[in-house]
Amino acid sequence: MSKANTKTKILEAAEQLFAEQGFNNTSLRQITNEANVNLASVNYHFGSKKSLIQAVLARYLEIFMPILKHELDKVADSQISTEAIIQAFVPPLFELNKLGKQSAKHFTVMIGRGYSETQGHLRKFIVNEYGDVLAQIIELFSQALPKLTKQELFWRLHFSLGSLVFVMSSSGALEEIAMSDFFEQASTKTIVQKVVPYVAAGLTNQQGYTPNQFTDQIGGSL
Amino acid sequence: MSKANTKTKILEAAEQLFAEQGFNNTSLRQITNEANVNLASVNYHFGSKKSLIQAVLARYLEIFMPILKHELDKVADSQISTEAIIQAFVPPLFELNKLGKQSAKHFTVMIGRGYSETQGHLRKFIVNEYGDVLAQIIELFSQALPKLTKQELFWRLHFSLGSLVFVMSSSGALEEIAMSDFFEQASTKTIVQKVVPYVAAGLTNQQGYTPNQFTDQIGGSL
DNA sequence: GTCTATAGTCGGATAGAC
DNA sequence: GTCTATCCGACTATAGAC
Repeated sequence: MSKANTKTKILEAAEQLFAEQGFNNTSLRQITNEANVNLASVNYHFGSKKSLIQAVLARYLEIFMPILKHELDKVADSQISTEAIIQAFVPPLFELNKLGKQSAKHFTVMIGRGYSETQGHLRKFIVNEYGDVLAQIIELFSQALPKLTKQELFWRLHFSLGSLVFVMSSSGALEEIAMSDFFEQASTKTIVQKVVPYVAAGLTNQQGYTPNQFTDQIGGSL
Repeated sequence: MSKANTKTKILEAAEQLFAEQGFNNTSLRQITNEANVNLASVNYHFGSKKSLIQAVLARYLEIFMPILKHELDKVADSQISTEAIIQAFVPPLFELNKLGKQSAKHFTVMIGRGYSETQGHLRKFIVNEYGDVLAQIIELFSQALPKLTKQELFWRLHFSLGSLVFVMSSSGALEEIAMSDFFEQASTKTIVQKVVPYVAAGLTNQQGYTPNQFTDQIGGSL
């Protein structure tokens, strides 16, 4: 942390604070204090806070995406299954932890925050840079789940992303709720291990095939 | 909106902005501009921004919780099933829409934000006021899913909450992604209808019963 | 109860010395 | 590349007239 150069120190401090507090709620002053660098150095190295946000995420995407693509290609070349596609996300995610102890968690949380904060500029950045991989993900899931409409798949994939992102984002709060009572160290590994079968079940669920027909199903039986 | 008194106008404007932008990222100036009231009136009526946040949520909890409790009691008196418990959340949620067109969505999003923002003071407020109902929820799910350990249930319930909260929070972004291409008006009703079978599948999933045994499952088969 | 005015703090960004 | 000093805008909160 202290031996790295200024630019890296800023990136590392920003990553942690962005993940824990959000982009808007983290000040450049907090970041530079944590990184033990001068306030003005952020604008010198990155130009603006907005550019810093993109740089923090880009640092992880450059590692995550190529490995994900490689894993997805492997899936495409063998028997395509929902479970196999989900598992393809695990190696690239944990590869990030080589950069920092909690980088996989921070990355996940930042992806989630990209949906609700930053007025979409982070999302557009990702789509521009890695749109091909995103398209491949959709294509593979479509093949694994041929009965699902595009709409239904769209919703379920975002439910799945939400499951992971919410728990990662709230790990501090969840730790307080669970207390020492039962809380087997909410490591990223534990969470991922728990969420994989959960989302697999939701994605492959045979129920809910009533596209555009939302009348009285709510309140009735499933 | 305009005929209401100052206090209500503030609550309504605050609700919308808190849900859309988060608590920390919404200023009293934005709220009072939107509500067409004077800046100082917030502190006159609520004392502080923190108290305003609690007041906004309390307004919905006072409606939501009694109805939820009533629905849960009905479930407890009949055949307890996971599906029935999940459905118990639907009537109280939609009851909120009598206060405002998007109140159900706003309420859901604010509950989610309570986990990651506000340093837990919102969560503690809810636990203090409605801890009995929360305990009843856990108890009913435990009975409906007797094979799940407390830990496993804990994770799955939060995955489920995350699915709903994330999609509700990101509905603006999701609308942009889906475009006119396919996007059947992301009404709260649509989302709830989609998420109920999704979380039911995840909660009742028979796989993943390997508590405290996270060795090589990741990367292996499901 | 509602207003204006302002105190006091913190934010992002930059100029200019070194 | 790194620092100090500072601009300027936005924020919460409050004092005090009406």
